[in-house]
Amino acid sequence: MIRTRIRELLVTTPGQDLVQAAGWIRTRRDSKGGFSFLEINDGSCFANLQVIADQGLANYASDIRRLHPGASVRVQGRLMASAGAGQAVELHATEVQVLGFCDPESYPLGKQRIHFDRLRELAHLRARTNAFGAMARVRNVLADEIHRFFQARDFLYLHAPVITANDCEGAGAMFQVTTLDLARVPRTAMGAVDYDQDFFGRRASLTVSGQLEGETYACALGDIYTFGPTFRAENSNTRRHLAEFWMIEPEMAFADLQDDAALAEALLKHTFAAVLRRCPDDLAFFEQRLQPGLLARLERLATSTFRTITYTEAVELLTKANRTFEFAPQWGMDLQSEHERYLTEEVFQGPLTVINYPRAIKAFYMRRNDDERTVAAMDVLLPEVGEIIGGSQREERLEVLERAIRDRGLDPATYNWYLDLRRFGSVPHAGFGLGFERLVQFCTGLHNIRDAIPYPRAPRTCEY
RNA sequence: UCCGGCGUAGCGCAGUGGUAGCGCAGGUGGCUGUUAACCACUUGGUCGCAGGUUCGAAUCCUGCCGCCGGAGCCA
Repeated sequence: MIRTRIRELLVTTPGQDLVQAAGWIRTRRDSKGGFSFLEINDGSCFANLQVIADQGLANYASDIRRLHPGASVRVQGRLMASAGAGQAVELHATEVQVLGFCDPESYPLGKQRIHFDRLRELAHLRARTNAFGAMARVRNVLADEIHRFFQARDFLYLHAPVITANDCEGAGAMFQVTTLDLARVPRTAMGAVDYDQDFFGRRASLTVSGQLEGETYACALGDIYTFGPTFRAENSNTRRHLAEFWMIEPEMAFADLQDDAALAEALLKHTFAAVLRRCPDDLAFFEQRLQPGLLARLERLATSTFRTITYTEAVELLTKANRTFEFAPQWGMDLQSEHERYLTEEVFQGPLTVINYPRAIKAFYMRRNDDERTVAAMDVLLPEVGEIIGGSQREERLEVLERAIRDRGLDPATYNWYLDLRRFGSVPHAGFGLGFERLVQFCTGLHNIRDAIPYPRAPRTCEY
């Protein structure tokens, strides 16, 4: 007999047919009436299946009374309407097969509540908790819906390389990839590391962004998106940063900043609506245990219109704000976290798109605006989470782009292939990067981004 | 990396110089179509590590390690 997922059993009409469920024990309650209640969870949904295991079962005393949270079982029986409150149906077992016992003395997860901090030290077991089961299901739905969103709009899913030789992509520190023997690094005559002897014959790193590669395909196929792992070797120790995270980077040819912002808004609203529709039980858990108001906020945002202001307007709002900031807002300085939070959490109380940032504080590839002072950049800011999307219209004018590279002390020769896009049939194009874990964070209310990914990588954190 | 906080039983915590405690979990017994079950009894600790002050340190001092929060970097 094939096992049926609990998600399906819970909405099945009671009947005389034998069905089979399999999963892990969450709790066992014994009745002196001569039977036990087993609650089992198989990860297919948030809810558990209540199993009635009667003393008439051959292994009742020998096995069933020894079941503890974490033990794995396969149960055969008949679905009946439940006499108790809390569940519509329950499984009256005709056979309970114990697949693996779980010693309660040494098993770290019991019935008691465990803090997220502690669970990070149990990354291999935390998937068995309510919170991480819910996180994993929400994460899965969000990933699926991102693909659905883009595929429905005829965006091509592009697999950007994970290993790259672009060591100056504008973003932060990179993880080096090498097969050299670090105990005996080969040197050139000048004493430098001889990368000619390395695997790729040159210095290589893990990607910090698929954008440049994305642009090359957008400038051939029109609309593309990437969705893959991204690596930043920054020594960031915050609840919003990971050393390894997943990023979605759409790139559209024949598009400007307004098209870019519209796409970002549509994508976010699509994911909010989808997760509300597909993960009601998981979100209800997060609403109840982590963040009251989560559901109402997602529902509101799914149908709202995002506000857009320019960077200059943002600075004006901050300057006029009836409060003091640790860092006084000033045109030309990047917005501080406290500024972004004030704008999203107090002024607009919702998502906010800020466009047209000062040239000097943004990357070289962003398109220079006619005012010469700003570039066609945008950040989408969310309450609590902060910057979830960063994007821009790309500079398509060869001379302007070359000058921007030189202005930053970079060598245009390094970007030769990138500049080729502007030499040969250049077109206006735009795109952005969406931090996937920050989206998961926002949709779940999880406080720390390290709980929004199965195995977080961060400074000094790579045990599992 | 900087600033702040915290490391005491498997987990969550109290204990601010004088014999290490509580709740939960676990075990045993009782009770019950139960559902964070309940009641009684009970097992369990090198107080993060190293040094120092003191008759005496979980407690005070110094250093180190780890974790969390805030900041910076950004998605």
